[in-house]
Amino acid sequence: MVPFRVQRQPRIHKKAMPTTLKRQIADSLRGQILSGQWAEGTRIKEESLAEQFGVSRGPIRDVMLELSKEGLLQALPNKGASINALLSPKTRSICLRARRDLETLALREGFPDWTNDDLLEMEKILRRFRVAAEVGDLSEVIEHDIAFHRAIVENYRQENLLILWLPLMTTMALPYSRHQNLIESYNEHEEILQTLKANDIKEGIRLLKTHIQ
Amino acid sequence: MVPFRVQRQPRIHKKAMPTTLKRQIADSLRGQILSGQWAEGTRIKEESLAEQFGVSRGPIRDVMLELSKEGLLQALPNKGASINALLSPKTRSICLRARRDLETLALREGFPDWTNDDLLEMEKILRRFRVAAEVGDLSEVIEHDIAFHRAIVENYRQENLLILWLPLMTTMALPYSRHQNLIESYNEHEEILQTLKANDIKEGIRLLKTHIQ
DNA sequence: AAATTTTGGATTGTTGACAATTTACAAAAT
DNA sequence: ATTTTGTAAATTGTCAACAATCCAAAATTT
Repeated sequence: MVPFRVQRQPRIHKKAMPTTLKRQIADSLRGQILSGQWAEGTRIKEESLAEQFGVSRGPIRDVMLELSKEGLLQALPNKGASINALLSPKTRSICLRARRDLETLALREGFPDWTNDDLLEMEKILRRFRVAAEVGDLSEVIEHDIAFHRAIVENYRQENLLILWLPLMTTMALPYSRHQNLIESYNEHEEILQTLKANDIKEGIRLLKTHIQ
Repeated sequence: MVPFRVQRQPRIHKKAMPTTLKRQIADSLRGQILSGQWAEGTRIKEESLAEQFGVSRGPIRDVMLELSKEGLLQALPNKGASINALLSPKTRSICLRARRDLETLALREGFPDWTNDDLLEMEKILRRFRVAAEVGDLSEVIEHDIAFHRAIVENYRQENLLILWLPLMTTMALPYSRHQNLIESYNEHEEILQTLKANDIKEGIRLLKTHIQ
């Protein structure tokens, strides 16, 4: 059911290792859950996940605890974890505003310090985004959608907003219903990045703001 | 430096096990951090924590990941975790509003379904709160302050707001020392509960709202 | 001397084995 | 028929050993 396997890094270069084993697994599983591949209440077993990803239970425990803290899974002691329920519209709108405020803050305060590498990284994310959108892979699209916004939050290096932002982002399950077309979603992200590359910060922030809702 | 040791449960009774090993360690460590016993940036090593709590590194990893997701620790891959920095005023105000909105939502929607036990539990928390405030035990006051608001959030049983709320609360509780007068803080909580017990929901929500800022 | 590479110790990441707990099902008792 | 009790299987919790990685100081090169 989950054909994904993590790629273990070769130990030659020590520099090119931005993606941890845990991070790969977490991102993939998060994409699967958010794309609705697992029904609400489905019990998630450590052993089977470990098998599917080709690792032992250790890293899987870390990932599951992580996703629990993001609100995607509900974990009970000695009873394992299951897929969590979606949020009510009221809660969702509270979270949406907080998320929008955090992201625009991160972009406004952080963008002046972005390096060229940061922009290149964003482009890389968008390239993968486009491929996934063209192929129609919903779970991959979600994964790269999150990666895009996550980069904005992480590139603001003054403080660690990620902790606060990630649960808000992930529990905002499936804003994708309004995107009949994944390409449309890709285009919105592409437009934001292009505007930023042209150094029009104000317009970039405006686009981001209207994009998040 | 940490004289605390977890109590392993005897395996006789299977019912009386509300506190997990992990939970004990997490609560203790959280209290230490929030009461300012560790300076910002202090590196936390798995091995030494494991020794201090008398367990192996396994459960300690879980706890540290948990506190990282609450925003108390900052974890970097292969580099361990350290005590996290405080939030900037701008970020703080975003979080404060989100926290206020979530809590008032939980109270408004949840209070009609509160049981008598729920009220008794709140009273119990406030009794301990008062003792800690009178004695001047900051770390205990913080713990019960969190417990009070946490109960409001958890008593709203329609959805799981805790995941979203906890990071907002804990990162906000850090600059607690500003409350020179712990008694004053206790009194505010007491007033809220009394109003609720008199079934004046509207006023209770108003008091809660003004309390959170 | 300055810059680069190597090396070793400290720390985190991963694994498989074992312990403890829950769960489901069957047997027994009320 | 319902409840209780007692297993066995499935699953999570804990542990200790080993692997991979990071960091700083020593060694080498320029």
